This record gives sequence, structure tokens and C-alpha cells, in this order.
Amino acid sequence: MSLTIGELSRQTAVKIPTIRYYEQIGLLAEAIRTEGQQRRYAPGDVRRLNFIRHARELGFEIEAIRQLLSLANHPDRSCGDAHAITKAHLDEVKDKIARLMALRDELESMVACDNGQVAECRIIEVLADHGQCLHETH
Amino acid sequence: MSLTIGELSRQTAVKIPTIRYYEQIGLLAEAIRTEGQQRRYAPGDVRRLNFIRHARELGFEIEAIRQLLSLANHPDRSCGDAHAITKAHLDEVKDKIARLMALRDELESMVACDNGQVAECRIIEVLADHGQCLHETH
DNA sequence: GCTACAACCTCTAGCGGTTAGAGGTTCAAG
DNA sequence: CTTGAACCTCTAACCGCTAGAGGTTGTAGC
Repeated sequence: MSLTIGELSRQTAVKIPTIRYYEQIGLLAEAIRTEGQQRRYAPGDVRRLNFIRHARELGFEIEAIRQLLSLANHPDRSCGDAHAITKAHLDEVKDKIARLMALRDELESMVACDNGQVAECRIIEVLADHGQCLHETH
Repeated sequence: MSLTIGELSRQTAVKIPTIRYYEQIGLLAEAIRTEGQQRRYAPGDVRRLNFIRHARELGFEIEAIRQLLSLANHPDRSCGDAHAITKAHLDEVKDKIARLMALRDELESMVACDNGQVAECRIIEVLADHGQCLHETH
């Protein structure tokens, strides 16, 4: 029923030192220990860690994840607070999407370079002179 | 004709410690120095640093930029390498967009919470569905 | 029970890519 | 020739990990 840190690591694709790091910074609760001080985990920890990993992959900062997690287990908190926190994260995500889409278009036009010589390569040109950008970054 | 590090910084929007860091890691050539050991830059350095800054803004890693710079300095070579580097980066960006859009949809449905009673708050519900047993740390 | 050994433990130190500060020196305008 | 903004080096911090050294524990097979 209970998992070792290695099993938790395999089930979540989060490396062992990272799990210990998350515990250290308080993102994961301190694990239960055996007599010999080895960590043991419950299935709930797998889900929680998967949530963290997914959020990290999406570029959320640790502090943001801390907020998202606390949202989930603070049913006593007023709905308005939860709403505000979630909305702020949503706005961040929307902004990130917009910026990434601009970047995608820019990279796509750069990739249109058809393997000629560097002298005519659009990638090198665009990087050398950002006035050629499709969109202003920032 | 020659620029101080401060002037180079203003012209490229790259902070002074960052310029010195780039020199330290060999991304920028060692600057020529005055008698009193202060760095002086030529207009060519402005172009090179703008190239670097722009590539960083586009999310290229330092090592990728190092490769792109060496390509840019050899206009006789095929741009296939630059193409490959850019293409790999583009794929990453596209993947990130897809993931963020999925998350945005999740968050959007959570935000549909209309400030009702806590027991019926959709935000708590949705978060609970996505990561059950999200125990609060501490 | 006992042994072998994979897996665990803590601790320190490093990574990339910057940024901030302390404490001292240089350059150029007035 | 004085002033002070801008420069210098050096160290250390930041985030979010990751690797290694050196020692201990848990468990499977005998």
C-alpha cells in the first residue's frame, strides 16, 4: 500500500532528489518515515506530485503551485478568494499562450528557409536584425 | 566610436552584469580595455549582442545561440544546422501551447464559479477532480 | 537468522542564467 | 585638479533542480 521514494519517482516521473527538494521547501508534506528513517508514501502523494509536475511543465512557478494546491484543500476559504486566485492564474496562462503563439509564428517563418547558404538564410537574418520580427516581443 | 559597457547596455537592453557574464562564458569575445582596465566596445559588438538578446527572448539556450553565432559568422556554410536548431525549438513551443490551452480551458471552467456557497464552488470541485487528496502541507 | 546488495539516507556543491552588493578605481566634465 | 558617475573585481544570492560522496536500511534468498 505504501510506496518508497523510488516507486513514487517512477510513477510520477519526478526524480528522487526533486521529491526530497519539494519536501524541503514545503511543497510536499513531510513523508512518513520507517524506523530506519526511509520515506514512505501513500497513493494520494502520487496524485499530488503528478499535479505539481504537470503545473511545472506548464511553466508555473513554485509559489503559484503552492497557491493552486492550497486552493484545493481549503474548502473553508471563501469562494471569492478562490475565484480571484484562479482568475489570476488564468490571465497568466492566457498571456503566456498569446506570447508563445507570436513566437511560434516567428519561428515558423524562420523555418521557411529552404536550406540554401547561410548568406541567404532567413533564420540568421531575423536573429541579426530583430526589426524583421513578425511581432514585437514585449 | 568606441562604446563603454554602459552605452552598450543601453543600446542593446542587456544589463551590464549580463554583458560581463556573456564575456566570461565566451559568448562575447573579450572586450578591448583602456589603460585603466575599462571595457570598450565597437559597433560590431552591438550587433552581436543584439543577436544574442533576440535569440534569448525567443527562448534559445546559450549553447544553441553559440551554434547560431558560429553559423552567422560563416556565410558560406549551409544553413541546415540553423534550420534544425530552430525547428527543434519550434516543436517545443507548439507542444507548450497545446498544453497551456488545455490548462486554460480547465481554469476557465473553474472560474465559472459564481460566488455561491463554498459547498457548491466549482473551483474546489474541479481541483479536487484533477488532483484528489491534495493534502495541505503544514 | 544471516548475508548480500539495491535502494535508501544526509550533506554539500554544482548547474544555467542571471542579478545584487561591497568596496575600490577610472574617466571626463567643469 | 577636483568631483562624482560610471566603471572595475569579487563574492554570493536567486530559482529549480541535479549529481556525487560516503554511510545506512530493507528485503530476498539461503
